[in-house]
Amino acid sequence: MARQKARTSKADATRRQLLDAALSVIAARGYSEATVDRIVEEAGVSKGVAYYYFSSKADIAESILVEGIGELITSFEAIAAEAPTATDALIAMVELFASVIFENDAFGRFFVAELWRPGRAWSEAMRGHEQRLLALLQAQLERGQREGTVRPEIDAAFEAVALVGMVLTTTLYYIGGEGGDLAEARDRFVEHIRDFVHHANAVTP
Amino acid sequence: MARQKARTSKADATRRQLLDAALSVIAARGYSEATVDRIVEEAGVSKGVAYYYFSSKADIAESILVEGIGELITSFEAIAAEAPTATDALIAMVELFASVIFENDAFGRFFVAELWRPGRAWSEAMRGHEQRLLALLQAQLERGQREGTVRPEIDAAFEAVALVGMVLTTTLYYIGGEGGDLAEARDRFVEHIRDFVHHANAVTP
Amino acid sequence: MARQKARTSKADATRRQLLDAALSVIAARGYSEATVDRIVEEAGVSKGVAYYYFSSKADIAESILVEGIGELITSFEAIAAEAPTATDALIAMVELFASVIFENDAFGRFFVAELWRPGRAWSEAMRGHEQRLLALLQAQLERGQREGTVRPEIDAAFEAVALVGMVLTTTLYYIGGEGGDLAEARDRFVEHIRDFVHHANAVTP
Amino acid sequence: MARQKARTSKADATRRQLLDAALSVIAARGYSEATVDRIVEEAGVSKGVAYYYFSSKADIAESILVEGIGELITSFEAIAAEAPTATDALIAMVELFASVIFENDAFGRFFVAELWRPGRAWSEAMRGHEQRLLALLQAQLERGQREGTVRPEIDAAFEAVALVGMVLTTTLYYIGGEGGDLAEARDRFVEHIRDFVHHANAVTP
DNA sequence: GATGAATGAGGGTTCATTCAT
DNA sequence: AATGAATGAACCCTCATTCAT
Repeated sequence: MARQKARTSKADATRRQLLDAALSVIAARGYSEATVDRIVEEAGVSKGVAYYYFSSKADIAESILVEGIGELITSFEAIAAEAPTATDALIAMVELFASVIFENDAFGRFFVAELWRPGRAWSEAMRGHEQRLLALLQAQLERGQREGTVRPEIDAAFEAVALVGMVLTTTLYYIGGEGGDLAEARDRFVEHIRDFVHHANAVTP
Repeated sequence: MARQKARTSKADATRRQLLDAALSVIAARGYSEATVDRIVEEAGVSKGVAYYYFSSKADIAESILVEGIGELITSFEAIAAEAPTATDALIAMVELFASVIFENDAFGRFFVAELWRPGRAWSEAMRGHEQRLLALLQAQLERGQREGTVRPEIDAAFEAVALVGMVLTTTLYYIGGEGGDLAEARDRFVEHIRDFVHHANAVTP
Repeated sequence: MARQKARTSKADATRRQLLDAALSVIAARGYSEATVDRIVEEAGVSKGVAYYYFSSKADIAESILVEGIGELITSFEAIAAEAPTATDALIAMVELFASVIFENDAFGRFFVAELWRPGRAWSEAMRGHEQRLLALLQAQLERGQREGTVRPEIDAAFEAVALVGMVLTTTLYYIGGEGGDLAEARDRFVEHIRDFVHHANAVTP
Repeated sequence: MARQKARTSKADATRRQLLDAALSVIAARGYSEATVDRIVEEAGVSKGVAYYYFSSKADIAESILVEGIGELITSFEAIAAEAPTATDALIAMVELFASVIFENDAFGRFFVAELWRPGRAWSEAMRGHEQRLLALLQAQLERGQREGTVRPEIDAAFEAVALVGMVLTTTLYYIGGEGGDLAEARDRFVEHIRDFVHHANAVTP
């Protein structure tokens, strides 16, 4: 059993190595220009293992997105369950989202590229994850409308999309443009995002 | 001279056919999955013509973007020159931008896909166009701050990026999601955008 | 008739422009990598004229070789007719040959490349010219044997080929290698060639 | 380890098949007209293999030349180390060179075609090999001058080039021209070469 | 005589995927 | 579990040649 476990965790490690390598390669040049050769080289494994753990190149890429968005969803759900008000929840979600992209721009770049890529054909699972993420934001916007802190004329579904798009694009723009102190840039940036979201949505007294 | 003109305009027509075909193919599947074979088939010309008018597949794609953004820039400049206030200019620009994407979602899809595609290597001309478009929005935001209608704490450069990203993503989301009356959807959508922009930026009384 | 003549000489000029341009392009990159596009561009004429004056790209190239070798043949025949001894004739021929290549290395490069190119399929005319050139050298070697100045054990046909190959290769090597004074190099080089030929063939006293 | 070896030797065999096929195809039609399609067909492998073992068509061709010249260099070095006199060394080298070309005219044809092909852009390694081969001949000519058996007025560098050019061109001419007994032709030919070299260089008593 | 737009077969190269070992 | 040699379809691009004007 110890052996079984060891084997499994070694397999998990290999799988993770492949995913990490794939993410870095895809982030650098995009999904289409990422090659399996380059990924296995980066991961330091042979070509065969990639097809032992995954059924195709698309499967690798989708695993990255599904797992990444999955973590976001989990966090969003925790925030939704704990935040005392919708406003708190929205701010926390947007901040977390921006932070995750900021910390892992490879993922952000891949996410934004695939989110609106024409003709993309990911699985049901992938589309479901996207919807779930948007739904969590939308739910807090609607809650805010009930609580009287979000303007009632807002279309919550529209707003959820706008938030995701805006956070992704501005974050990547900031990461790409800044040559200086990233940590400081990050704080300034999150402040902007928070301010923007607040004003766009808040009921004006 | 009439002859010269006729010849030239026929060549121009062929060139345009190629650009139109390329845009439609790229919008359907993305740049990487668009093939020159498919493009020339769609354009109804032979393969060689594509390389008679353009130096490469990338050159075709870039021509589409440069010309498309070029038209936007021209319109933005006209708006900037005529709008009585910064607020009017911003609303007009965002509305126009959204309308263009709405009417030509193929272009919008291509634009958003390439704008943040990792590793993309377009020319100086292309990058210059992007910067110019953002600068025109930024200039109106700064003008609004001077006029006292845009909140002074806003970072105009950040805001310009946010606007472009938000308009692109929400517009494409709307086009993709709506199965019903597009014209009506469009009006509702533009209303949302206008409202969103107003609240995000306006000085609250 | 004056008109006819003018037209003809203009046509001749265009033809010559094409041949000169073709020679320079072919010399730079070889026959296979020379493109008709590049040739007409260099000649400053349109693509159609190339096919008005020549039936194909191969026809252009062959015209260059046939005319070039033709001039060599004419000169060799003059030398053969006038030289008092076989030794004088051989020296004069080799010197002339080397000089021509030295002065027009584009032609030399093309000649050497095509002379032993495997699978080349030039016309009968071309092969005939080659044979004629070799025969003229061979005839002088045999004359020298009869006159007692060339070693009788030499195979004249073999020697003729050796001379052509050696002159071509060494000349091109010298042209390629010398960065300094070409005129001085030329004299030294011709001296070497003359010496080499003399010792290789002369009956030792 | 036997397994490792077997795998390696199978890979080596495939690589060699490709090189052999490429040499035969290139010798028949020249480098430019040789196609990768034809080469892999001749080798009996799929197209991808060519690019698994070599980085490009040029790489295949260069490998042939580098390996072929490499063997010549090795032999020349052995001759230089063992020959009692410069004259012996020179004769042996030229004989060996001629024999190699005679036995493998495909290689000779490729060599001569590429040696003076205009615009050829081989690697440093290739140029280095060429230089090394010429240097070995040149060294023996200079040794001969010191030993008093080669005429002192000879330019050894010039002579080395002349020898290579002459051997290549005459050998190929003989192979091409002879329809009869090749073995007998070979002997006669080598005799000519030996005689020619001797007289061209030897100090006349 | 002259133009240059158009053709299309064919070239070198890439790469996701398979499979014998 | 893991390797890496092998496959072959598909890609982008080139270029000699033709022909309507």
